[in-house]
Amino acid sequence: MEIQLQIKMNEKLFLRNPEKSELGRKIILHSIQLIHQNGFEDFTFKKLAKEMGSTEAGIYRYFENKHKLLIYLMAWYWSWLEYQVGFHTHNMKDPMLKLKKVIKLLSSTVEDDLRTDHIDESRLHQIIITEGSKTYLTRSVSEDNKDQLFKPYKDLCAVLGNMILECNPSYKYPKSLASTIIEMAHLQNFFMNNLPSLTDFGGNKDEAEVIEFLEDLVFSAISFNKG
Amino acid sequence: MEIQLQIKMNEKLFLRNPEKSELGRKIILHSIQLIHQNGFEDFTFKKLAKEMGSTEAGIYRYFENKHKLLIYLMAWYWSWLEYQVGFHTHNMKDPMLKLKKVIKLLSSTVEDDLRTDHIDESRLHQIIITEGSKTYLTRSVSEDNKDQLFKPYKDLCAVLGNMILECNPSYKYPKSLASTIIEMAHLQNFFMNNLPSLTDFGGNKDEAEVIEFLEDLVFSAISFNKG
DNA sequence: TCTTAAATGATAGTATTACTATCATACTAA
DNA sequence: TTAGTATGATAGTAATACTATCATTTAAGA
Repeated sequence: MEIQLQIKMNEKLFLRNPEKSELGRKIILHSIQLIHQNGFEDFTFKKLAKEMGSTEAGIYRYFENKHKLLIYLMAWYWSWLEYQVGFHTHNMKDPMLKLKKVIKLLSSTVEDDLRTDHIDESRLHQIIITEGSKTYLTRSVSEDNKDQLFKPYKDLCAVLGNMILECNPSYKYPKSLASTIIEMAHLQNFFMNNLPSLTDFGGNKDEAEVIEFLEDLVFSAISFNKG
Repeated sequence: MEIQLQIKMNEKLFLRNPEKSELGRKIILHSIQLIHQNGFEDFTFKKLAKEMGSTEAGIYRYFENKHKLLIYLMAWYWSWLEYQVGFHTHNMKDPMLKLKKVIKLLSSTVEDDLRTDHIDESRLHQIIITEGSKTYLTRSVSEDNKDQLFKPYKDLCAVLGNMILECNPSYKYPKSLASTIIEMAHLQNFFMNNLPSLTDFGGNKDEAEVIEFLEDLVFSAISFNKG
């Protein structure tokens, strides 16, 4: 039995749906490879075209520009992760355990999901760590936000926020704590590997320690026994 | 009495020290204005030259490229803020109060420091919120880090980390908590103003609430009464 | 004060980036 | 069968990110 996983994406993310054609899927496949390899700054549609054996013009028929492509990857990743979260916390009763699960999913090295041919989730995860915040730290945030381009990210944040409220309905900052967890899961990982003195994990560079830090942070914050 | 404030900057941040000449100071002054106005992506040395009434070549004699200039601004800002922290926590005994002071300094709208002619700290603060993380989220982090370009940021983080340890010497993640506070002071502010559903402050858009959130987060984490 | 080096201004030039446009061809859905 | 749609191939443009050269102005030291 071979199962394929398809994620429905917001139409405003692209000019032509890349999932719907061979060329489109190749664009996604190779852009993940290239951005992972040399970073988003170095990435151009010309290089991508060369790598794919296609032409620049062909890529512009799918994506307005490389920024939109990055937002597409970001949106795809967070949609996929929300699906993972739903799957792995399904049937869990204890909201604390659910929260722990999410923290783990956010902080752990991702394995390639074989149900998605053209997307290497492991590399995509690395890309999101380094480039993710560049999608919204721009002059066009508000406009992009109006087009709902960040919806998957915001949805996951809402899911997390609700879990936090399940744990402690009187906690005052569920959404901010949720976005803090999501951002820090990535940023502490980045710091650990690149600016280790900004973390306490420079020695072992073990993502398990990031998870412990985040769990400690979250459960302290929402604990009833605060004094 | 007129007091001028000078911050000694790492030599690797520039080709020629911009503090030492009229042209150099104009570069800093106008680059802050331009980046604040249209964002870092839109900012070019050509536009800067035009704005200043100088030439592109002239600017390249001071800074290798616009990325280095951004790192310079970032380094300057964190050096200045560490100075502010030292000044405002001087003679404070209670480490909890010191921590609160730092959180407030990090999260509050900054006023222009009149002792620095060519730098508008208020605008610079806004720039750091939106563009700051772009200085290190690059392929050249490690290299730039070897050149000590992020030292002021790391120094402030260390100061904060030590305050955390003063409050609770057995807390396990002082550095990671410190970098979390610094990053979140800015990011929650950015979210509040641009992607409010990622925060709990979308209604009032009041930075005082960001401060409350961070204080609650920090003092929960380092509290002895955890259960 | 003279001399010399350093800083600036003015101008030009190159490779790359970020697109847009056009036209031919291949493919595919009614 | 044909009429649209997707792709390929090629060309072209404006802007970006530099580098180089040379004349002139300014500043610093003997």
